[in-house]
Amino acid sequence: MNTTHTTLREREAPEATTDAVDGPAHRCPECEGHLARDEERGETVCEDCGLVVDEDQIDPGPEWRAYDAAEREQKRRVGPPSTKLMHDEGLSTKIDWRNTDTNGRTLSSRKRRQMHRLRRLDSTSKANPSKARTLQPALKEVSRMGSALGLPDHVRETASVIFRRAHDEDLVRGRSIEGVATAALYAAARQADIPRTADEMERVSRVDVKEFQRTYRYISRELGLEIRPVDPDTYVDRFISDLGLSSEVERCARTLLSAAREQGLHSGKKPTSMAAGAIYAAGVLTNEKVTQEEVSEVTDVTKVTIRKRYPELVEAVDPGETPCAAL
DNA sequence: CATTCGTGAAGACGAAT
DNA sequence: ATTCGATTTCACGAATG
Repeated sequence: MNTTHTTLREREAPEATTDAVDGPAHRCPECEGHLARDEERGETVCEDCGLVVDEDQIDPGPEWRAYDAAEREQKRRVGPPSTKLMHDEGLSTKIDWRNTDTNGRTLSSRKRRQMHRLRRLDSTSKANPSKARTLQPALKEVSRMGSALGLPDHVRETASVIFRRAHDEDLVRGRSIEGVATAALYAAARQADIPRTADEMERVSRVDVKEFQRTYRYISRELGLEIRPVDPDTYVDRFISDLGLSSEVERCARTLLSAAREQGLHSGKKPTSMAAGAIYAAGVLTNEKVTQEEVSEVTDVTKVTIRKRYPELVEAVDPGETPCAAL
């Protein structure tokens, strides 16, 4: 029963003698600095310059190491993990159709009736046609998009749970499965404080922003999902990294944002707008060249909006005091 | 020439009615 | 369901270097 799983799981993690096998893949391509894995965000970032190197990685194998057969036997966990990403959560039971017990003897009529009942229950829970036909493609979509966006597994799982709940409450009726799946993933990412922008979602989804945003609002309200407005700060590291700017600029941008928050400047504005404005302002303040065009490009915020926001951000810090510049 | 800056019209959204 | 106010976007042109 377990032969396929063991061959898959027995792969050893590569030897940890870092210096010997230290290829270019373990160094930051920008500054040769050390790379650190951020499991929370599903990213690998350079400790020195903050560059996000690889947003979605391949599973390198088991997280444990074994030095002999006995130890391997102890540590190995057989079978795939249970997951919300499969319509039956990766757990399934099979009931033989034959009316015989494990020794091949025929069952009593009492037992036969019981087995008949069990079979019926088993098949309805597993192959409920309408439910599984909705759930399977939906969870496949969630998985595909989540992976394309570099979101960690736990986000995809909560997205799946959200979709299930929506489905249980009959909220999918009349809406496209893809739309609800996209909305669920969007919600899950925000709940986990690893938000993706609406435009980022659209790039990997089969439905347009308008549809999934509408759907998102609907299921969010109906299911009572508690989702706070996105803190612009959560976008800063990603945008800074995409723009290839220094940690100097990043610190400055964060300073501006927190100063703006103090004065309630965040309310009513799109979080990405604030982040974009702060980053551009930070670029000017630290004399690091960034054009509005470039910032607009990676943040999906128009140049006009950046122009509108960044003077307010500069105003927000103490007049006279320039915590960012000092160059 | 590239970049920044300002404007009016238009669309979308949340809140209030 | 409609209205209202604020925000964002688009398309343009002007100013700046």
